[in-house]
Amino acid sequence: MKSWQTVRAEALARIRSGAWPPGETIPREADLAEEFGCARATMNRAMQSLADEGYLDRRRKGGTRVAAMPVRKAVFEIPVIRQQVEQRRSTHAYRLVTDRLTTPPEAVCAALKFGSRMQLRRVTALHLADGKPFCVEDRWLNPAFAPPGEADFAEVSANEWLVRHVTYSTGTLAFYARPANAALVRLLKCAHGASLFAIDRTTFDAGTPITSVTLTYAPGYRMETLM
Amino acid sequence: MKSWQTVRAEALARIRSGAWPPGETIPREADLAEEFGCARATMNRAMQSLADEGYLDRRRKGGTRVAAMPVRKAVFEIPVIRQQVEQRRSTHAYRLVTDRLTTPPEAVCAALKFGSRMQLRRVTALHLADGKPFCVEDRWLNPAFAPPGEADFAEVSANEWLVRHVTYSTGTLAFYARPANAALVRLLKCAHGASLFAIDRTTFDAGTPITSVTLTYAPGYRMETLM
DNA sequence: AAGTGGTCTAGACCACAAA
DNA sequence: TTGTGGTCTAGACCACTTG
Repeated sequence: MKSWQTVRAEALARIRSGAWPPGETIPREADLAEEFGCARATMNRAMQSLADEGYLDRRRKGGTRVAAMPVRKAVFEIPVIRQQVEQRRSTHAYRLVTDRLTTPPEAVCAALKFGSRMQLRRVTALHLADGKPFCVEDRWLNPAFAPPGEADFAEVSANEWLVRHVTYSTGTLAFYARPANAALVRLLKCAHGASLFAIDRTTFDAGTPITSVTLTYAPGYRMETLM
Repeated sequence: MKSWQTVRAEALARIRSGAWPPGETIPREADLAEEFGCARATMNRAMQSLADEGYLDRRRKGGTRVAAMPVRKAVFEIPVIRQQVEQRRSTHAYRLVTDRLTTPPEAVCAALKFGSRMQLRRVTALHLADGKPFCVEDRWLNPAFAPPGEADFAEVSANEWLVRHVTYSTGTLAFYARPANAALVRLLKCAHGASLFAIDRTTFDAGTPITSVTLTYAPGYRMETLM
């Protein structure tokens, strides 16, 4: 009895070796199942896995073909910053910088799809690894989700508090480079204009805006993954 | 008859709503299948999908529990640069800058796990969107995979040629920020020291090094995705 | 030892898109 | 209309892990 992962591996080997060249239509599931010696359901699972990862294009009636221009997908894990630091075997520390209700700039309203310019809770904080600045967290927060009374960010970062209390939201994510401004120079102790890696994340809960955050990392930070 | 995606959606709703709180063990598959009115195989497929995305932790005998500190995963598509430009409804153009055999610096040898410092093919090129600099491609290439005779990068970029001819390799990927050096200033027509978003990618074919490339994007570039 | 998820199978029907 | 992938089902057995 062959596992679908075995079948998948064999099929992938055919693709990589060129036995099934890019663009070519491969036999139907039923035939392949017979050839590989498994049930069609097993074959289906294997091929679907390859299709999910961009190796194959499948269409009902049209059959299955090897992707000609495969769109490679990279998966990044977006962890809690404390865990991220601890994974590097460093000691995490955290310092709250500001926490107050403020009227947000238009860009933030647009990201959160806030029509009215209601006041939002602005939280800025610094994360440190082994005592050195690691990341600046600059956040706008819908106070309905984290009332100042309930959520105190003096000890636990907003980053971590939200992961624990407002889990499983949806949203957008962007990676980019930005120069260090005065505030970042002060917190990260880097040169003015230094190239910094940054992440913008905006999250919603069933259409209701929760938070918009910019994480700016100290110079030299790299976000890495395997393909 | 319920589809596994319907079941998945219902289960996800329970997680998001807090009906199944973080850290809590949920009923066994067989019971859930009965409750949801589907076969266990269908239930399994739905739950497995949620586990793959980090919503659930599943263990044989241990049961299934809602992840307490979910590791959110972001999926980025790494397209061919030409397609990336054309998706933005811009016109793509390409200019080869250099293409010659050179002894690579140690950092490149290390990335490619080349013990001997054999000569590699170095290809640098500029991609343009609507005539404006979009991205600089700086590549070290194992000549065994792309002999100068076979692979001519005057018209088709190495980026695209490799996707077509050396498909389906594995490797590493990193995103980071870097300041513009003299070469980048000249090609991207940006200010010296400007913050630029960059991608390092190193690929192997069954352990054999193929290529190591740095893509550096013009100022303002953002790599975006949904969560 | 026992209970849970992981998977396989065979057969069936459905949904979609190409002919 | 027809052929392909997409999915469901019921039952079975296996593999891992916990007690």
